[in-house]
This record gives sequence, C-alpha cells and structure tokens, in this order.
Amino acid sequence: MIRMSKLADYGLVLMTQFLRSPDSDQNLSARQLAVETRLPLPVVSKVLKALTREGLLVSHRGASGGYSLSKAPSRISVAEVLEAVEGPFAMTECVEGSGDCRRELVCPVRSNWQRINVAVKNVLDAISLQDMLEPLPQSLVTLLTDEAAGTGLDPEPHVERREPCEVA
Amino acid sequence: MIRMSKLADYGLVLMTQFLRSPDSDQNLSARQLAVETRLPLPVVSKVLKALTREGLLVSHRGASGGYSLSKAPSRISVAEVLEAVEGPFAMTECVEGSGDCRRELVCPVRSNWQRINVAVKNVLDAISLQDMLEPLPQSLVTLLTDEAAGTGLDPEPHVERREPCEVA
DNA sequence: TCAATTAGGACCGCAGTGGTACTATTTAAA
DNA sequence: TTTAAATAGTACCACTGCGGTCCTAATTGA
Repeated sequence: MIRMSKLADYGLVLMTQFLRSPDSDQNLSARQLAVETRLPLPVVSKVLKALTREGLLVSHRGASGGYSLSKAPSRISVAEVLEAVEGPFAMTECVEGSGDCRRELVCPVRSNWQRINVAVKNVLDAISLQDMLEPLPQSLVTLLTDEAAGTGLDPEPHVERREPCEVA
Repeated sequence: MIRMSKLADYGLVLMTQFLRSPDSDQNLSARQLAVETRLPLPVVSKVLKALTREGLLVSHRGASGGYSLSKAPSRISVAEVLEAVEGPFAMTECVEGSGDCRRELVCPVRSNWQRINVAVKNVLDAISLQDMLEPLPQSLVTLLTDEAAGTGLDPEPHVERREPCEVA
C-alpha cells in the first residue's frame, strides 16, 4: 500500500534507460524505449509525453526524432519523475489542501501528516536517477534504514525495534 | 500520487482517538468513535474490524462493549496501523514479489525500489501513535527533512537543493 | 429477556488507472 | 519535392478496487 501507480513506475524505468549507455544525452525514440523496456508502445508514448510536458525530457519531432534528457541524470530526482507523471506529491487527501474536509477542525493528525508527507518526499528527492542504476550509496542506505528508524532519536525509542526488512 | 487510501487514513485518526483522554486503555464503541471523528458509522466499523483482526485493537462484544488499544500507544507505529488496514507495504507492484513481472530481468531499478520501499516504511515505523498527536519531536523533524534530503551524504550533493516544502 | 454491541459477510456505484486508437503536425532523408 | 518516421494531442474505453452500505449472526451486560 501507499502504492505508486504503474505509470509513475514506468516513468522511472524509462528515464533510467537514457543513462544505460555512456553518453546520457542520447536520443531515444518511443519505439526503441518500448522495445528495450518491453512495455507497450502506446503506454510508453503517453508517459514520455508527460515527462516532456514537465520539462524532464526534451523532444525532437520528425524523422529520426525522439527524446533526450533535459539535464544531467545526477540532477534529476526520483521525486521529480514521479511527480511529473502523477502530479503533486500528496499522501493523504487533506495534504493537497482542497480544504473541503469537514473533519479538519477535529482532526488531530492533519498537521503531522503534512510533515510526514514532506519527510517521504524528501527521501525520494534525495535519490537521483543516477542512484537508481547503481546500488544506492552506502551512506544513503544506512541513513535511510538505520537512522530514520528511530535509533538515537529519542532517549527511549518509542517503537519496538524490529527485524530490518530483508532486501533482495 | 503515492497516495494512501482513505481507509488507512481513517485508521490512524481512529487509533489516535484512544489517546485523546488520559487513560489510554479506555473502551470506545464504534458508535462513539463515529461521532467523535464525524465519519460514517459503517465505515468506522469496517476499519475497526480490520485493526482488531491485525491485533492492534482488542474488541469487547456485547452490551457496553467496544474497542481498546492492545498495547501502549508509544509502542504502536504509524506503519503498523496503515498495514493493518491496507495490507503489506509495497510501493510498487514488483516489490510484493508476485514474480510474474516479465520485465524483471531487464528492469534496472527493481533492486533499488526494494531499498526505497524499506526506507519509506522505516520512516513511518519510526513515528508512533503518540507522536502523531503532539507536534513531532524536533529531533525527528530535522532528521527527516534536513538530513534525509541529502545534505552531508555525498561529497557533492547529487540533487539540486530546492526550497523546503512549506508546512502549514 | 432485551438491547447494545461486535463479527463477518455480501453487495454496489463510481472514479480513476491502465491501456488503446486516431488524427494532426513536424522534419530528416531519399 | 515527396515520403516515412517521429511526436502532440485528445478522445475513448474496460476494468479494477475503493469507499461506502446493509444484513444477519453471535455475544454479553443490564
């Protein structure tokens, strides 16, 4: 749960295709990408359009056209890609502030949801496209899994320590 | 995007209701909770059942029955509540390991998704029910927003630093 | 015995996701 | 100049699953 949509996931997979070869400013067509990722062409096409609309890709129309990254892959974050495909990052409805939640006045958790939302977003913002290809830098891994898990935060850890989830 | 379901959110709101009064092992009926949270009774009922099934609440049947917390609110994490209502935590489909993803072999991001999944889960695991009521402890806030955002992780921060998202 | 509960289903409308199709426009290359 | 290969844009649709309702047991304090 707290599931991303498939389309957003596709966005990430597609974006990383651009840096599988040394020159990351290469031009790839939707067709090529569809073959490489084994995703249906129309879907690839749709996602690429979204990524272009949001400025993460640059499109080149006409014969031998295609798409290329708009900036260095180390400067594109996972969060950017997800937001480009799925829209703004909001874990709960009330976070996007439509403001028509009649429970807002009595809701005790709202303000903290805002903070958690930011926290999760920052995690995804700290990871670049580049990072997604290589194994994550050890510093990042340990920070995310150990430190964020509560050790050393409070005098008494308030949540029981559990087995770290296994990672393939 | 990366949206939690409403039901899961309700779960959190309901759980926190138990610790709004001093004695956190009080007994609350579904009807009471529905009134306090201004949520429709059938929905409240459904969520409470799920929370009970997963062992976070203890139910007491019969007249003057109701629900009460199964353990100290400081020992119940946000992640636990969400998972109780929504099932296991999996940000992408391939993370739950159904294994029938035909792209698995060529997917360059799969293993890192696993790690990110763990990272986000750990963030939510580090926050207890208790924390959700009070403003989050400053140590937790700064860790989540500043450190996790990449400062001091790599020699050169790989993602451009952006305005911290505003929090209400 | 009665009334107030929870337990456990079945059920359903509907929005949104994932996916398709078609047309218009652009442009490199023959 | 023509053609074919691309992207742009939009409309369309099937289907899943979410959010929500309802009904019938089973339980139990009063």
